[in-house]
Amino acid sequence: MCVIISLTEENYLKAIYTLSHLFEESEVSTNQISDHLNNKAATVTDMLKRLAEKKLIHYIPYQGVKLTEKGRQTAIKVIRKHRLWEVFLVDKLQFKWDEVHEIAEQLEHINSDELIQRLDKFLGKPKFDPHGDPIPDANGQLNVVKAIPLNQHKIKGQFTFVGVCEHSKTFLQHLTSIGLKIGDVLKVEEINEFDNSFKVKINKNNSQFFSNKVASNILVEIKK
Amino acid sequence: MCVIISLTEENYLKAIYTLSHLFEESEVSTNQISDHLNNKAATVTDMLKRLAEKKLIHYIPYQGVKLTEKGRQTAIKVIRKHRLWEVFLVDKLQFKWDEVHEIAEQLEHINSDELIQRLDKFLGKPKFDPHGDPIPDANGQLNVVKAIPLNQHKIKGQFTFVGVCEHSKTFLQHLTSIGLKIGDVLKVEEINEFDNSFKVKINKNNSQFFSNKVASNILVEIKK
DNA sequence: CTTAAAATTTAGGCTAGTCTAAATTTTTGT
DNA sequence: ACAAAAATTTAGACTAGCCTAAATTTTAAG
Ligand SMILES: [Mn+2]
Ligand SMILES: [Mn+2]
Ligand SMILES: [Mn+2]
Ligand SMILES: [Mn+2]
Repeated sequence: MCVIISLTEENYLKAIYTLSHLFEESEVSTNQISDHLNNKAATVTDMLKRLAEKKLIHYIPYQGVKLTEKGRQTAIKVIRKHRLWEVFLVDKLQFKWDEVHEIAEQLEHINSDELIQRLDKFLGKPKFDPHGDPIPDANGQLNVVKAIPLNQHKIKGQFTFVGVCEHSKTFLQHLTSIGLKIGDVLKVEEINEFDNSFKVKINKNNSQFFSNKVASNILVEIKK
Repeated sequence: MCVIISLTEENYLKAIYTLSHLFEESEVSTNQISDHLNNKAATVTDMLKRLAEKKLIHYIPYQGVKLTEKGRQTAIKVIRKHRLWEVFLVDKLQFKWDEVHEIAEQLEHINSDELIQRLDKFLGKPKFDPHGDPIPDANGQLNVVKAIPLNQHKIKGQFTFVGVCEHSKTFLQHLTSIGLKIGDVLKVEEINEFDNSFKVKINKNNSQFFSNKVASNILVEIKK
């Protein structure tokens, strides 16, 4: 009934979940997992056999894997814990948004349903983590946000900054240094044909230039 | 310089620290550790060799072990984390004092100095955990509490309940069921020669009988 | 359709942490 | 002081997770 899932196995399941959504394909390949986790492909194959044994993934040799319902539930729960802990670290302990990921990578493996339920309540049942990523609910339901990178909007106008694609420390610090936070209003004033850079006003401040690389990692919704 | 210490190694160091204080002897034996951790003695011997290799313990085969300064610092830090997390679980998440130990056993291995420093501040730099155990400070200093079990006081009079010897769920639940909490005032009204049981008034309530077994696990200070 | 390249799996090996059984050392009782 | 008992260590084995090198399968290119 209640198979024990190790910390390592949880990380593989999370990787498979993340990759399948990243590439919008149901099947994830051995090499994709190997790249993502910085393990060798042979190591991944070993683990895939174990996960299949435990009925956490569907695995056809050479054809890639996808999560079973049980595997998906496990992955979602780890992601829920990760994001709730990130909210805790930022909202309660005043960490900056670029400092919390590594600590949450550890905390996400703490095993106690009661703990998560109480933490969720303590934090006010948040719907999003500090990076704008949606937090799955206790039943494993995840509100898919259909926000689009700023650079894919080819029109001038007003947008709300709701999340990031890139989660690296340097990128998050860069956004902080230009004074950009989740929820800010972005007014696109110019789009440069030449290098696809954007001239943007943040809230009511002075305008700045966003390179296409920056614009491609900023998720926005059209302002209502 | 900075040797990595595994979760398992941390648990051995904590066990050695705890046992050496429990029996008030500097040397801890292989069998004591083996009993405490529910591992076989041969397993313990293996680990002792590894800990000695890493200069975390002084180990003389057949003669027992004691912590080096580095080993002691590591153990104290784990205990500090354990007790701070217990305070968090009780004070912030409203867990009961008999529910937190297992979760803290996991949380104590989360590795981030910044996290502990901020958690400590968030909790108001508490000096004691929910069971009355002192919390080591950030420099590894531990205020040794010289509280004595109630049954060792052979006199009637007033005492303050400051901690427990026994930490089991059942014992803690028993204390809760008789309405006893840390900080309560205990007025010993009778000591029965026959079975060494105690007639005690908690705060200003009705008197109750404490068996000697209960009295031996309740740490008290003489009321000032 | 055939073959070279890429992806994946298999084979064999390593470490940490556990075990059982056997050997060794220390302690204890007379 | 010495034998029996208790404590401890050694020897050998196992699993989870990792690796490299070699074999196999799939994919892509001509
Ligand atoms: Mn994160
Ligand atoms: Mn996040
Ligand atoms: Mn505890
Ligand atoms: Mn405690």
